[in-house]
Amino acid sequence: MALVVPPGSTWRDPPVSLPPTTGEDVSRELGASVTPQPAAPQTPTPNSTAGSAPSSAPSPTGDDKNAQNMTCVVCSDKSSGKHYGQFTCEGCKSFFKRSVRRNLQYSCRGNRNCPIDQHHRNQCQYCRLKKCFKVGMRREDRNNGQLLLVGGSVLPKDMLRVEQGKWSGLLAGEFSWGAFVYDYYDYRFVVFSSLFFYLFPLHHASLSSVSTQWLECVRSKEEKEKEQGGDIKIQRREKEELEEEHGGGKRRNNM
DNA sequence: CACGGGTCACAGTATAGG
DNA sequence: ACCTATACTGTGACCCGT
Ligand SMILES: [Zn+2]
Ligand SMILES: [Zn+2]
Repeated sequence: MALVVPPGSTWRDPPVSLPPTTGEDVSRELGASVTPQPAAPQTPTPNSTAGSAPSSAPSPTGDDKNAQNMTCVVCSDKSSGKHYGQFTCEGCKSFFKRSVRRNLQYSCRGNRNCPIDQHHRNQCQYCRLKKCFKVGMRREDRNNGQLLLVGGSVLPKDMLRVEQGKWSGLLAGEFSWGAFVYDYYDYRFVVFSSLFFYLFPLHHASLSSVSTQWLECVRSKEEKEKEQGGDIKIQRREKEELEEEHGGGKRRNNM
């Protein structure tokens, strides 16, 4: 039973499959995000159904919690069990699987806040995948289960897939001193190495400039360290200090 | 049993040709 | 412009392996 889109309705841009390697040919001004800034601030909180999350259960009793477990947290359809960390239907499970494994990049024809429910879930792939991440779906990494540090917190490794030592994602910018900047849905990743990167939410319109300021501060610190023969990578403690200074490096738990 | 992954019929879009 | 045929692609129910 495939699509429930009314006939004649136009929707669904063809997804862009990202190349396995970074786009070295892309050199974009930092701050000029690949995707426009979303208007609605949203914070992905695992296991949180706040916001546009489905709300079929009226009250959080034990029975309702059981009912929630039978409801897809993405589209409110009947859940077939726990998939990628959350209770989802077979459709959302397959959709998430395809999207993550093929590293698909969608676009939204609306305002990035399309309703995602059982009858509208196929009308916007961007918002559907965004909601999958928002409700906490994540791809298991059964090979090594390795998590990457994100500003002191952790993130599933495949959130930004590391392939052949490089990052895949929409390359939004690059610093001459070696850091790459990627935009991936609502987040901006500043990647120093495959095991060392920072994560910024892109929710706020002013954040790109905040990030830029913050990065400039990091860069100047790094140059100082280079002059002093120190490690190229900044240390965790210094990083946290910088975050406090500038308030741009909000830390995230796994999404 | 739980859950990730593979399969494939089905339904959608895109395009070409009349 | 419209209609039809064909090719291609996304979806999701179902099944299997670990
Ligand atoms: Zn669903
Ligand atoms: Zn949308």
